[in-house]
Amino acid sequence: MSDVAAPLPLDPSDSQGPPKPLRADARRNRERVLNAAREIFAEQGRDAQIDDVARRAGLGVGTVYRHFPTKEALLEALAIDKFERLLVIAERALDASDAWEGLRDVFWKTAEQMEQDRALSEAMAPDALEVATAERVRLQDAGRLLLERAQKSGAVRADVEPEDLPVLMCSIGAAVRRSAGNPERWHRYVELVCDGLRARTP
Amino acid sequence: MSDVAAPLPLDPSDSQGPPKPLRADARRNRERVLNAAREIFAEQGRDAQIDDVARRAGLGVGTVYRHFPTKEALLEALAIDKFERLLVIAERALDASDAWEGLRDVFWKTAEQMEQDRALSEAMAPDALEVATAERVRLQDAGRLLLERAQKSGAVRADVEPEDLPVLMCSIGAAVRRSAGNPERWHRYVELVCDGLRARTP
Amino acid sequence: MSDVAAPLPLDPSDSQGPPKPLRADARRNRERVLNAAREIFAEQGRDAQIDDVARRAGLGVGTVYRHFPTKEALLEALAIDKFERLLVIAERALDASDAWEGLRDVFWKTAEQMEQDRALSEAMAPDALEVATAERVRLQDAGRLLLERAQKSGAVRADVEPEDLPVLMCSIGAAVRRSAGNPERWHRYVELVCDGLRARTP
Amino acid sequence: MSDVAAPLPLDPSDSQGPPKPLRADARRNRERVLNAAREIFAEQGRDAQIDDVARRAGLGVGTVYRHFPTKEALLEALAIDKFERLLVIAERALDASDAWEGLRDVFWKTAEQMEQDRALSEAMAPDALEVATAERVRLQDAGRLLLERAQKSGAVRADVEPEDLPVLMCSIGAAVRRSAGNPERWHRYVELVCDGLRARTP
DNA sequence: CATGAATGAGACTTCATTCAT
DNA sequence: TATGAATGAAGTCTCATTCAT
Repeated sequence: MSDVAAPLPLDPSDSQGPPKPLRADARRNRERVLNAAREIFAEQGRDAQIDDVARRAGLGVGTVYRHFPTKEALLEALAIDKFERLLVIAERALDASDAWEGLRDVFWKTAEQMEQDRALSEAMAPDALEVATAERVRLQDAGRLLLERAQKSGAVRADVEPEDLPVLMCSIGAAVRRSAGNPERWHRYVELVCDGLRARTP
Repeated sequence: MSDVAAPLPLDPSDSQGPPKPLRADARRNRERVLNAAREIFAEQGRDAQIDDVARRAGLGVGTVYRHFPTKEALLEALAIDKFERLLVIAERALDASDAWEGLRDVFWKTAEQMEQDRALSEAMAPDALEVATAERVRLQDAGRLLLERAQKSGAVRADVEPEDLPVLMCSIGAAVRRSAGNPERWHRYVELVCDGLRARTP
Repeated sequence: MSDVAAPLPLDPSDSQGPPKPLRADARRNRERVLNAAREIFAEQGRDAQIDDVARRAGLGVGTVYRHFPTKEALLEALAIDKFERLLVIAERALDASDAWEGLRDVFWKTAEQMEQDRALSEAMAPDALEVATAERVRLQDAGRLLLERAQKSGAVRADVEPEDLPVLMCSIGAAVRRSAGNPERWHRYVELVCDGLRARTP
Repeated sequence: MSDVAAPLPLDPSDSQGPPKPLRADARRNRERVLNAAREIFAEQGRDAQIDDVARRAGLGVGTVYRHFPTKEALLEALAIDKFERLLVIAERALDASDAWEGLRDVFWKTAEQMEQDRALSEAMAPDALEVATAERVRLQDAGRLLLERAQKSGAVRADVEPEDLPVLMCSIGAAVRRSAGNPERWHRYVELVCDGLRARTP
């Protein structure tokens, strides 16, 4: 009856400050919610209901809200999660010996990743820009490095800018989604983009 | 930046081909609703309310519902309208003397068109596939012709299929939206796609 | 633009003052509306829409409203119409030579009449008491006479009062409706009521 | 006028047999909703609003909808409840030593019951046939038994069929409602029906 | 006078969020 | 702490009635 409304300290995805370690069962519940949310939003789009997420997770709504104070927050957590995966892809590519191979790899693996959570991306797409900022910045940084190297090596045309990369990624995402069911489609598309990026040799 | 894609002024005389000869004022109202809807959905996304559309149109909700029995139906009408504009672009391109120029033109003008109703497209995106079927089929047909000609003329690589065009269009749409505010971004993107499409000369 | 809202003088069912004679086409329209209303309310119950009535009548809603200023009013007109038919039955029965035969006849014919517009009665039932007052009074009067005669002739038990007749009529109506499809049911019921009414001979 | 039909006090413990073990407070709320609905529908007829029911129950609309997903469902629950009370009457009558007394009792007590929720019945009447099927079947069964016994004992005319009972019940209901305010009316009516049912002794 | 498009209060229902158990 | 019942603002849609054409 006293400080009940004090901010619940449970959300480890909070981008400011060090995430507090969760008790084992709390972490398990958080994961369950996230998985259920992924499924449900993928199946029903962004208008899916929190109740359904809770049911799928085998938990009460209250528990979902304990971990994610808002539907928005849950969706954002999913987005962060997704960008973290992309980040892994991009940062690994920095280790590639050949700069162009690294960049090329990012496109392919990102596309593959996007095919995984196609439906989910669709559900989150419109908000994409105002969300998961931290992860997006890091992704941007990795991209800049990859691009600069590839350009220095002469493999990529010089007029492309780092800020073009998110544009490319988004367009790949769109292509993957629109290819629904026909991977050859987006395969061709990614090839085409890669070709387009290669430096023109006059 | 040419005036190629000057916003079509929503010609109120061609929304309906044969269906019903609407009374003059009814037609005017229908157009008002459509315009208001475009604005509102662009501003607030797909979750905008019909009441707002009505208010913006200066009409009662009832009138909106008389013309579009469902929110869905209104959104679909908007989609049809959009695809009709793309259709005009594509069909005009069929008249081009040079096949590749025709196809290239379609990409550019479509992108310009998409920049017009960027926000609106975002609002409609997820449903795009189950909607405006008739228009989409005609668009597909025009696309097929353009592509075949361009391939025969040797300007476009042979492995591209007609079904790749929608994928390309969608990806261009995504690129345009993601470029928000920076046209050079998607300009570069469209160039890149065009380059990628040109036949490789070994 | 001036006295447009002056009371329209069209409604001949207005119980006060002499009904103004209608122009031929106006009368025809009124009749059409009434017939359509009978059908529609019978089919869909009291919640049917005026638009449907208008459509069925082959007229615009405006015309319906010209004749019946209110949905209520239309329903009442139907009720009046129904009670007028019952009235005819009762008044004819006054001519019967045998008092009991007359009364008996009223029960049977009323039941038959009710079977006709079973669905319609159902739609109007709940309001029955506050409507068609004039007709109901006349019906009551005829009933009183019939009953008194029959009682004087010794055919009907003395404790029945004139006010019991509407109760009997309503119960017959309910029986008829509940017999839906099985006339023998309500036949038996009417017989039972008649038997119950005969004077007990100890 | 005896105390035979003292209003059953809406026993909150027997509304649901096996379906779901409701939490104590949930059950209490369900009962509150049902009571409020009874009142409101009785007062305002079937077109009463759910919001009013909720307000009367001192609960939010959402709670009403949690218990009854539809206005229809709420009305049906009320109907079931009503038939359950009639069922109790009929099944108790099966214990009567004298068959005719048992049947007679059913008519009287049913009428008394109907006087209780006169207004409510009026509100539900039209739908009565497609609703509360299970309860109506059991009622029918009890009725059949009562009738057969009474016929075997020679107290009731042989040509009456079990299926006539619902017809009789409905007609009694109509009579009770139409007697509004004058119990002697429907008393006389029930007597008359009972008399009509007695076997004719030639 | 007839027509049917327009109106908008108000109905039903949903669902994110809170809170008692 | 977890649960799920309760809440009620808000959204979609209907339909009796009005009024410009």
